[in-house]
Amino acid sequence: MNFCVPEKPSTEGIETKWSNYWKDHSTYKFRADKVKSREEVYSIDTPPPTVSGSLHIGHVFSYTHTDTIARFKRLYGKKVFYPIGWDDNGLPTERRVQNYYGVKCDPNLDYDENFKTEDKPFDPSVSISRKNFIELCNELTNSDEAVFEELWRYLGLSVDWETTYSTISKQAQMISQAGFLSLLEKGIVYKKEAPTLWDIDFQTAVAQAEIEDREVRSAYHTIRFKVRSSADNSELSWVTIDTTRPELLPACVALVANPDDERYKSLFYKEVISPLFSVPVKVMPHHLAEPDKGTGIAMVCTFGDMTDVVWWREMNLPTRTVLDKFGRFKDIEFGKDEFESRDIESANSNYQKLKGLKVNKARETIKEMLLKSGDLIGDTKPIVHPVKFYEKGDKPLEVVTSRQWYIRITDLKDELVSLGNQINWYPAYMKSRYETWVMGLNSDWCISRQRYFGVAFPVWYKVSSNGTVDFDNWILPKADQLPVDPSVDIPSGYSVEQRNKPGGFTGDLDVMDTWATSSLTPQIAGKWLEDEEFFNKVFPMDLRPQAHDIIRTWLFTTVVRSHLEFKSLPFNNVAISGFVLDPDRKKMSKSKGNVVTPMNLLVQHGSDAIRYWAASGRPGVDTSIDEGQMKVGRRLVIKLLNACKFSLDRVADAEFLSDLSSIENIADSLELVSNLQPIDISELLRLIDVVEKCTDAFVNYDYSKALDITEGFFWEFCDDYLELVKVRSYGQDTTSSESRVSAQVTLACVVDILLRLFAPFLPFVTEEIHSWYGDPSIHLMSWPNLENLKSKLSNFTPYDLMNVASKILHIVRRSKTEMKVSQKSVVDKVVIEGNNELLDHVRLFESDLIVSCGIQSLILQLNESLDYDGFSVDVKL
RNA sequence: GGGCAUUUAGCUCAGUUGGUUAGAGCGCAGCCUUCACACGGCUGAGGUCGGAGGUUCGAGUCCUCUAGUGCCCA
Repeated sequence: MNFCVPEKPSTEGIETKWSNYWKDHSTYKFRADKVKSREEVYSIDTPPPTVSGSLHIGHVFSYTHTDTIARFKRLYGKKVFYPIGWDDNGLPTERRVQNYYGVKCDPNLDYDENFKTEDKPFDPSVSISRKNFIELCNELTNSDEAVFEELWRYLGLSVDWETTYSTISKQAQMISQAGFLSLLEKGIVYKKEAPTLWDIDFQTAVAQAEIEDREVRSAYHTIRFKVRSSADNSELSWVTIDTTRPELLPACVALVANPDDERYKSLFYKEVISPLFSVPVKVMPHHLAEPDKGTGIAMVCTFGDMTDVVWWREMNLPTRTVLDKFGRFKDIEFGKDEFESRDIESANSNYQKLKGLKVNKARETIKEMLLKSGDLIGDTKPIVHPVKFYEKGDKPLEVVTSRQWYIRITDLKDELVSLGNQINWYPAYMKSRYETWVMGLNSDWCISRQRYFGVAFPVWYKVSSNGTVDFDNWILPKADQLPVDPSVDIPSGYSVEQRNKPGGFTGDLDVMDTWATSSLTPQIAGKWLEDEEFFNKVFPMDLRPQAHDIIRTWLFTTVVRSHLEFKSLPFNNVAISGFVLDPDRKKMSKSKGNVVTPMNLLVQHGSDAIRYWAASGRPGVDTSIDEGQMKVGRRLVIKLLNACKFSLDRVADAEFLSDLSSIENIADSLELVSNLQPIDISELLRLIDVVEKCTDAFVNYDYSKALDITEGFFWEFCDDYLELVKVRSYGQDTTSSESRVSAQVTLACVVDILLRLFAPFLPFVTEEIHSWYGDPSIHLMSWPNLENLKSKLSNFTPYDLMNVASKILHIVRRSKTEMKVSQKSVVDKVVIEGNNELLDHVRLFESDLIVSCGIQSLILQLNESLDYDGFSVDVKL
């Protein structure tokens, strides 16, 4: 064995040095050809980061958690499949491209092959074709991905860089489309024209998972409807309703009150007449009407919100749509179709004032009209109420009727809950997030989006001879044709000329919800449909690591897709990371401007130090950025460097090394182990205990505990054991060679094992130190298993000698501190008074004690009246 | 409104199945320099565990109520 311990060890440049080494040697490559059975593999369904989003410290935090587990499993003997992907598909990328280049997508334009972007974004923005737009999306995501990869390598993630995937790649498109067709064939996917929540800015449908409630200031407007007495038409009375959306009055199709509400029972099934438009609508009973909300009677419009949709559907009400998908009032005419009116002329003249207006403007206009007509009663009453928004949007969602693709999930709730129970959740309480979400599902999963940069639906429709598109009559590609772009590709049996022509075909222009692709990450990373043998080696995945914010989206949809496709869980274990909060424990967000980018922190403190901070954050717990903790990590790294240098320097000339291929084998050498000094055995027994606890913690995904245990041991090792055996390990004249060898064996063992315990957390410094005496890579060695050593040592010293030694050292140090002298100064006399057993134990390491503390005269004084732990130490300088 | 989590030293957090004087790091204070480590070492002072009640021989640890905080869902 060759030792090459540097004179002045340093962390300078170790990130670059070792990440390049790992890259050049494919250290973390998953070698599927060497895998014989699924059991050997540990596969990780890594979250593909959204590359269009900025890199922030939260990424570093949660990816580090996963990496510690991956590295542990690798050392523990698993063949780790740790791929990484990029989520480059979808709206976030479109927005970034729009802003970055100053362009807009106009699907009506033709492709311009000479189109060039400029250094600065175009201002005003330039309209380009769908194909040009998608090219820019691909271009920008490629450069974004390079930035991500650089950061991840610098951080020391042990992912296999040779198996990256992206959610917009041809392969991901193929799998998304195949998955879609498979569900279509099973009848689980369906297309339906239905009222859907719609973002008027983004011009797209959104799914339940993308919706959030926001508190919005609004006001109740009290509007009166005319009631006709059934007995006598001449007698008029009024019923007043409260609404926050008076502008939807022309879309009113009913009034509704709770069936138990005495105030309105007499009105049920009677007709009332709306103001301004004189539309006759019925008063209906329904349990969803809340008696204590406003006047207790509400107007049902098509559509003000999703409750309106429920009422409309359950009570089979007419449809009077007034808003178009841009959120403007459409051109409609009272007296035609479903737009009944008792006063067609004034209804139309009133509606003329609304036509073309957007919601807010129309609200003001109709308020004025109602005031004028006397139908608005009293003042408006300001309220604050929750309104549904697209999570990325700025305007309230409208309900617009459109044709969308859905995956049937609402009738799967019970199955999905039971699947959740079959997953091991770390921490366990995170399961309730999933359950709450599943039980709260109220609509099927809308997977179509009216956007551009995404996976197309592999569907064409027949165009009938009169030119109308027959949306129920679709044409599908064959499996080997995938992926297809129906806006460019032509279904078999048709020719180019038949596109959009009577008797021909038309392509589905929608793209899939990003989650419809991201929900297939185990299939994409696992090469489903591409390499079945490979797929069977890695699927179902062993681990899904992710943060808690996407349990309802990514985790949920992945479970759904795997269940529907394979009747299998997609993964067996879920490890949830918390969020990173700013130093004031506030959530980081772009709007607050408190987002921290990681690269400068990595450079400043070193990657190992940042990883130390990240790994200190317990599973699932939100953790604030703490530079203090990073500095502690840095200190640990340097301490490790120095303590290992010292220990290895002491060991370097040991003769026993020449008989060993590596330090790793020391623990298995009976000869070396059987000649150990008691105090050394004691230290090794402590180490064995640490290894067991640490392994246990890791097996239970508690990386932060594993780190804590290892770190605690290490500091004690430095403070007490190292100090105690320092002199003996130098091998001066007074020390016997056996006792020196004993110290050397122990030091070598501790260093080597400690490095492997730290390796998942501090991959750079451990690799650096290991390289002084062994071949890289420490990350491909095996996790310490000290069963043999334990059984060999079990007969020697059952006592925790190190504990006694530490206590004595501590007292002596304190005395020196109190006397304000250097720890290196000599003491005249130390008297240890204790019972017989204790004194016997002290004798086992008294020579170490004497030299390490500089004691001139050590006196052991017997006092049988004391407990073992009740010994006293008297120090005289 | 429902759910989940959380409340332990100035700060950030550990405290396993309830068991003797409640732990760590940071910060703070004091002391020590060069033979592993000043990108350091040593030592010390700080809490009675949000509040109230209960179970128990015994509770930070279990139960009930209550207050604060954070998140998720409506």
